[in-house]
Amino acid sequence: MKRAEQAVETRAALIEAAKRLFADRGYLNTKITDITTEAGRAAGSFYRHFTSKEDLLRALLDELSAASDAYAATDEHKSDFTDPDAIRYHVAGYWRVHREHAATMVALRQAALVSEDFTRTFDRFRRAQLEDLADHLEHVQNLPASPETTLLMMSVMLDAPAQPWPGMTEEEAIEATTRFLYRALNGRDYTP
Amino acid sequence: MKRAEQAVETRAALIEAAKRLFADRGYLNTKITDITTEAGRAAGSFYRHFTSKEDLLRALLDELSAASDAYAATDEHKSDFTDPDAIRYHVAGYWRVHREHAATMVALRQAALVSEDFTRTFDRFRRAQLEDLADHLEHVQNLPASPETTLLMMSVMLDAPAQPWPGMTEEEAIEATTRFLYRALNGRDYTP
DNA sequence: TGTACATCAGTGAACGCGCGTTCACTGATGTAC
DNA sequence: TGTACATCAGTGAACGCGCGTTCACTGATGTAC
Repeated sequence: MKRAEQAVETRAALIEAAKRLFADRGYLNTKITDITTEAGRAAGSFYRHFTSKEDLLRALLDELSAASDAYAATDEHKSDFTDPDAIRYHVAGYWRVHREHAATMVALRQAALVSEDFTRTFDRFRRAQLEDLADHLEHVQNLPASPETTLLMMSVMLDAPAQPWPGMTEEEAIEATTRFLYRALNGRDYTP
Repeated sequence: MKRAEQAVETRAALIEAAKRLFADRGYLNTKITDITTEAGRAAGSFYRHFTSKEDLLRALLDELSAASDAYAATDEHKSDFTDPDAIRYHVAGYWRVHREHAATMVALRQAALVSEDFTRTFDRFRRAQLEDLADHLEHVQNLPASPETTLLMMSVMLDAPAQPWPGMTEEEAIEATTRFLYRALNGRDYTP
């Protein structure tokens, strides 16, 4: 095997190992030697690819950004929240991200607790997500509060996939959240 | 000063110092020596009153439990969530707890991330809070989802005071949350 | 194509920092007589 | 009330564990001629 390939492979193995451990036991509970052991490499190997655990997390965030950008590029979606489908579309998107990037989400959330730097990164991600939503509220008459406040409350609900939803499929959770949000935003029900 | 008084005073000073630091920079970012320094005592002094930082957190949780029990004892409240006042009452209660016990809430939440033990404690607290609410949903026709699922979504909203609500008073936040929840739960609006 | 040397991914033992925890000590309060 | 000893809250330097990080080394790949 070529040297460059070897390096790429080890780097990938470390990232995959880290993701598994972050998702399983969390970022703060994962030691660097846990990652190298899980990846089947020696401890020192880590530092040829990353300067620290934070540096590795930054790599995960880059992955997340790239995936989000790729997704956003191909994305032409309903934007009128008086239509349940438009809400469902966004709710499903949040669930999708949480499922596909669970490890990164958990890690960023935890890193933000102990590092100023990641607090800012976390806020930046969050704001980016919300920007898209802000426009969508414009169509809605009779919001429960000011657009800014409504957006904040909506974002709280959209972060719900971060916690366990016992005894439900993802689809059911999405359906429930959609209906909950539709009613909160529009002040009336729809017949599902 | 009597010895016993002295000890009580130091213990209280350590607890108050810890609360200030937990609220300010979080539980995980606070070292034991930070607490003793903030309290104006020597490092060793800590261990005469607590066996560890976790032990101190347990003391804070006892305070919180005691306060909650005292509050619940004197408590005769509206329980019909088809009445906005009943919802507002509960929302306000959550805000009150988060305001008065911000340090403890933050600390428990962070401790739960790194300790199995506090994860269980956190879940216990959360379930205790939700039990009361479960009854209140019985009056509501036309819930957005099953009672269990609705309860879960409602609890997500009730934890919202844990995050910053920029540019609003607590009253405004309570009012907004109440209306948001009323609409989500009942599928219709009310005239404030 | 072959040889000699350079480079570099990976190794794992050792190092050292940060911080939790201990412990011999101090001096004030409590107790016995 | 006074004296002698015991107790105990508080002190802070020192200890040591855990873990991040380094570094001399290995052996395979790459390069020069």
